[in-house]
Amino acid sequence: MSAETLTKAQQRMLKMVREYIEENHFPPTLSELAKTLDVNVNAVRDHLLALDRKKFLRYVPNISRGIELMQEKPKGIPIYGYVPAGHPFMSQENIVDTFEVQRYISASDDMFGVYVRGDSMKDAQLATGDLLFVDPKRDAQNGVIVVALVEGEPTVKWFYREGSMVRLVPANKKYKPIVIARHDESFKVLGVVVGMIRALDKQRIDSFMKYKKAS
Amino acid sequence: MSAETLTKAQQRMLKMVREYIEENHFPPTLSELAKTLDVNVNAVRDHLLALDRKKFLRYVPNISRGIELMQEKPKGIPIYGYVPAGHPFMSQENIVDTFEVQRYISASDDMFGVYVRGDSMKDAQLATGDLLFVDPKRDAQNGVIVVALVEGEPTVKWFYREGSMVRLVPANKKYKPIVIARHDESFKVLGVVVGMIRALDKQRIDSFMKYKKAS
DNA sequence: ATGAATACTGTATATTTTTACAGTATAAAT
DNA sequence: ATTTATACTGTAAAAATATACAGTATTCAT
Repeated sequence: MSAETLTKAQQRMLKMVREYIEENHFPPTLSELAKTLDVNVNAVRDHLLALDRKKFLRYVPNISRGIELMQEKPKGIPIYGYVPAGHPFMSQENIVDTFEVQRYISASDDMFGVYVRGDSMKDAQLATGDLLFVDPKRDAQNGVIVVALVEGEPTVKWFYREGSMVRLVPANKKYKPIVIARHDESFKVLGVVVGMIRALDKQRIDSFMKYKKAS
Repeated sequence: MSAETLTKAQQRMLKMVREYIEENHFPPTLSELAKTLDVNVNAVRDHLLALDRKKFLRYVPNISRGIELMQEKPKGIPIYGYVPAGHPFMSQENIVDTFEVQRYISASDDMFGVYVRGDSMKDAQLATGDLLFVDPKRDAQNGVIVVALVEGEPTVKWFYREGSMVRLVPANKKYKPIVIARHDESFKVLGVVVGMIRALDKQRIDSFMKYKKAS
């Protein structure tokens, strides 16, 4: 018997526990559960022991309210890779990955975001409205995109180190590269751009446009 | 007296409670706290009552482990908008938003992701390796980008409805639009692309550049 | 058909946990 | 100078909680 199956009564019990914690933010006592489910305390106890054994929660004996829900695995968004024609597209087997936001977002504690404005990075496919994730702790290697502060002005550019100088290159021939001394006081790399997210539905785009006009 | 000041002893108590919950995932009893802090239960009680009054936690009398921490605001990634020159860039006041992933990702329960491959959507700035978020529940309006199944083949295109027909337009003049009957059995819209995320670490950028040159 | 797990009831009892009452001492506030 | 809040101690009692033991009835796989 795989440890994953719960009986009806156990499911009901688990549900009860969840609801209690949801409402009170601390776990219930056996007797409270017994009362709401209108069964004997020992019935409750049996179920909690079973649920603990099956790893749906942790039941600590001898301790009042010694119940801890196992946190459900963070449900990632399934990611389907491209598959050869003829195969059913969206099926378990085609999930090549799941997207757990943490993996992208929580890399560094002081990660921050900046919106892109203007077309200076258009050849790097960064457009107005894109949200960039910037990691201030990451070391800037040649060729990465950085957010830098040049004379008080924040700017997004490709980063190249050339000896004691730094070249900040826009991804648009319309604009000229900035070359500046690495230790110039008016220059500071705020962080390396490690990711980008872009809203693509109509509503989001519209609301962004409004924001743009206002600013 | 503003309700925000805590005495030394109260701070210590709050810290203890936090640590206990961090470790056990359920709240402590008064006596447990008293024991670890080596004070009398009633000292603990006094502090809990004070902490409740000052809204640092909720203390429910007559209930074992009736302690609930007030949850701190979810710490999102701060997003800095572009600011006029001269202003300090990264300061509290410049945070125009915070990124709470849920707002982007959890819109619909059965949201899924697909990786982009190829250059058929390059004028919509979608490149190989981009991860698209697709909402199968969202209604496809004209002009949105959809993931559709055409004769068993998944494809990413602009969506336009033209009477009883549907026009799927690639964002690249190299490729031709697909026009198909709305109710054609070999055609199905899997969902609307509502967002996109792209990793921008060095590897990605390099492979993007290589791909760009090749195309 | 039969042992094992499930799903309970009921009555006690042990233990844990909270509260109540009565103080003492110190620091801050009016 | 005197109240008021803080920060405790100590003992005892009340209550809330968990467990133990002894059953019964039902389901379920072998």
